[in-house]
Amino acid sequence: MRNRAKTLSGKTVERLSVYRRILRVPGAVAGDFVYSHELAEMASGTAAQVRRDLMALGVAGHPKRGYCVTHLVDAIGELLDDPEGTRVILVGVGDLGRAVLRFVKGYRPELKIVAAFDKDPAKIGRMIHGYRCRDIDDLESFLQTAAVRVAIVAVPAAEAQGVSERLVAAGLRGIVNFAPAPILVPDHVRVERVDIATALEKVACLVRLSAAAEAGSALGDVA
Amino acid sequence: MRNRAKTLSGKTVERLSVYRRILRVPGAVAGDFVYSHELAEMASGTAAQVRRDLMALGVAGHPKRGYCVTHLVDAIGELLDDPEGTRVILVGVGDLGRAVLRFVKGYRPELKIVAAFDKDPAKIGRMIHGYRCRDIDDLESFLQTAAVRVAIVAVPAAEAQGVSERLVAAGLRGIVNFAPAPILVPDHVRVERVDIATALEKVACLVRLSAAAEAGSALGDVA
DNA sequence: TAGATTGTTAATCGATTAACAATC
DNA sequence: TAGATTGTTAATCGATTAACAATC
Repeated sequence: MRNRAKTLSGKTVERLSVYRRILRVPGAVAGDFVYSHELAEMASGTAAQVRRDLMALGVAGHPKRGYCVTHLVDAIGELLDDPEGTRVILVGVGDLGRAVLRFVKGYRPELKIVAAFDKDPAKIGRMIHGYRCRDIDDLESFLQTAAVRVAIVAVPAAEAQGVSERLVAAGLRGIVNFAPAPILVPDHVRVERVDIATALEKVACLVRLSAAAEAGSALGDVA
Repeated sequence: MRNRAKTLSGKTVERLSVYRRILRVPGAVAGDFVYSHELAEMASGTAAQVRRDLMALGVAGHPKRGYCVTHLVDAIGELLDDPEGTRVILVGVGDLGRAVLRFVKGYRPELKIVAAFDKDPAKIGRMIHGYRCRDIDDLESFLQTAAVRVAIVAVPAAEAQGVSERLVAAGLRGIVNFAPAPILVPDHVRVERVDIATALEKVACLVRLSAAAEAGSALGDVA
């Protein structure tokens, strides 16, 4: 059981998260079972990859019938979800932070945002999307008593590094970084970047390059 | 020049976007030049990778001096930015959509959001963050006359696929998908997922697994 | 020069895909 | 059975890292 952690790459964890979300959609699957190739199609992957991921997860399928959906969803939940609920804090209650609050409430209610911090005096003390905004100066004292290992950082780029250092110093082990700037943390801290700026630039760039390539190869097409 | 497109992987494009953002921060680099190992440290990469990326970009450095920062920033801009400005539309003006609007205005003003659409009658016609919200029913007619190739999808999960199909049918070539659901599109359409739910689950899961591994190794094999 | 860095090729690593015996 | 699918190993692919001659 424990050695599962060794064989589970970050990419597999990501895909398992996606599989679960797909399988939870009512009516996504016709019967109670799903074939690897069906799940693959819905997740834009390959059947072999799905089978490998599920093997790493430790779930067995049935030749001819496929994988039991409820069993699968439960197994992924056992891996991804903390049985005691995942407690996280949010730092930065700007538009992005508020969107994250709303998003979590709507899509991931099992994720408990136990506190939200900002440095703007106009926000401190106010209720935002059902959460009371706290003073960022109280971050350390709050973390001394609260059992939290993961933080969401949604502050401006210039403040991301400083905030992260405070979080690391306070003992946090995971950061989801929405700020459009990379942060440097010790090896034992997990950082996941959600990089909106890069995603936008990447798509725009690749679309432009492929359009240019087409124009080039078709030569006379648009000239 | 044109064959650059072939050697540029998506990952390289992503990193180049990050490099530029780092280099644009005032005072990030001491002088006018930067060494590959310096840039690597700031981007949490390796010097060899930086040199490889810049080689793919087609920028030459100088032994002993390193790479000229302004030259580098310009070269990355030539690759990433459309000289005529990148025109995109936004579909879905909920919290997430609004956060994206605000984000783009603050961090990527060169990205032109030419229209924002929603299906909520309460939003249609209103100004949101400086953009007038249009009726989603007018999507096709708008796209017939507007030169847009990229869309940002920030609608609820259940609507992402339907909206994407309309965008593809209207001729769009790139989609940045913020909805917590995978979308299926033809091969010629570029999709970049920004998956907040998965990022949160991944970090929480990996932190939990590594904490369990530590506890396990500290106490002996099985806890 | 001596020392440090670039540009680039070769080696390594990890992740994906293909293949196929086992299974129902 | 015949046919389709799983579980798993081997082959492939791509991306990262190491190494080092060329350069200043």
